[in-house]
Amino acid sequence: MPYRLLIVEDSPELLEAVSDFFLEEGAGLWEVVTASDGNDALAKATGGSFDLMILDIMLPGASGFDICKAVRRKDDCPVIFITALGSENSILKGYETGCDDYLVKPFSTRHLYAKSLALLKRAKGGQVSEEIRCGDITLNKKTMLVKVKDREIQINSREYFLLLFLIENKGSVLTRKSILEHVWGDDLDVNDRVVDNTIRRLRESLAEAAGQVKTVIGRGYRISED
Amino acid sequence: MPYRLLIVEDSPELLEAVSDFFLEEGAGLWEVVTASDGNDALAKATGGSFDLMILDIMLPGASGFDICKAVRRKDDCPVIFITALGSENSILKGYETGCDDYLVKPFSTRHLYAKSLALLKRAKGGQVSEEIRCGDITLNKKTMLVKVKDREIQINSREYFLLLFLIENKGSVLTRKSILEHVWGDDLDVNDRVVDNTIRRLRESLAEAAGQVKTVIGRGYRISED
DNA sequence: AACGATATGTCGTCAGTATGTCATGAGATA
DNA sequence: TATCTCATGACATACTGACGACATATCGTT
Repeated sequence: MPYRLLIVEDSPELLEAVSDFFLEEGAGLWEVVTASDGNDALAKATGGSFDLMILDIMLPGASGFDICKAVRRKDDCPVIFITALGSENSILKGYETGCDDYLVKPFSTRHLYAKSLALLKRAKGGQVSEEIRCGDITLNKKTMLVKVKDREIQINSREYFLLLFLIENKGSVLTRKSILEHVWGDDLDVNDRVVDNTIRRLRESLAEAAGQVKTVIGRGYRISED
Repeated sequence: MPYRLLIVEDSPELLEAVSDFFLEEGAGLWEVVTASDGNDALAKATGGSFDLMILDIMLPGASGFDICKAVRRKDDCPVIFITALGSENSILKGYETGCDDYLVKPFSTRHLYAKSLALLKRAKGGQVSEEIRCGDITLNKKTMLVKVKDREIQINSREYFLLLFLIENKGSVLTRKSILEHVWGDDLDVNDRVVDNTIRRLRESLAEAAGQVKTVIGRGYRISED
């Protein structure tokens, strides 16, 4: 049940960059539909039901405003406008049509992503499931379930929070000290070796994906995509 | 996902020097946008979304304060002011407008860089990845990973901290004594020759980039850009 | 409360790796 | 040439992390 996202933008590079970012970062959270001209966008927007739309204003064919208005007649899917150099007028017009947020080019894709997530969360009443993926491992922060290659696996609490910490910092080497601080918190009257052992048990639980948890001798552990 | 940085400064030499320093030192960490007059800066500052701004106060067109005020209406990106006149008045005015730090000319570029990183780290909640580059070698202090020509290399703990010490003092010749003190710390009951040996092993690990680790006969070692 | 099941921390051992030491020789320096 | 400095290879040892086995702690069920 990924969220359906429509991105409308006439610059192919930007369209691809944004689309890729959502697919990469969201890892299964989004189903992305794209359009690069107004008429195509209008057809898709009124045809399918989307959870979020990102619309460029200046488009060949219908404008972003037209698309927004057409959609608003049907339902109230959240809309983010993208606009080239910030004339306040067109932004105001955007708010009249009922957009929920806007960004002025050039913008940071990460920023756009953050806004999208926030908007979606508000629209769904905080019910957005946030899945994080790392290679074959998928961790769902909301349901607290972990999958390896789409097969759900059994994992206990300590292992879960350790895995979460690893994945949230994927790529980075995490020292035992920082792992203890973040995963064990105040219960700091524990032996360093618990980390080793929990890592070991985590690897057992992860089965085929065990290899993704790398040991960096003398420094700590890290998780990688393969 | 580099951090977007806007630098506004009307002296072309200084503008280039600062911009270059960030690009060199940061190695992919920054995406730098520059402007040399107030109006251009105002357009860019309000147009794009930046993670950090460095603003000169005295500018043709709008002043640094104007730019800061305009930005603060939209979001709260951290701002560092550069000012020629060290008069307390204009500095105070800077803080009223809501700048996060300031520097009085002439200043050291390295100093500015350090302030920028600190500010960015605070704004992002400590999530800034710090990459340091030296020639073909890239060392990431956060992930503790080392790359040679964008290829990740295997490196052990002692070699890692030795390389870090070399790179943080790139250009300088480091004596065995100072290397021992910084990399080995308290374990000072070791032979001087461990340094030689660790340097040797480091060179092996660095492969093609081995040549960047220079021997300075009679004095010690240093790392260079080529 | 009593019981069992599971989760979690601790310990000892072992193998692999990292690291320190030494001997030797090449090259620089005087 | 004599001497000093560093590079290199070989070796010894210390260290680190993996693993198995065990001890508690926690939790749910009866």
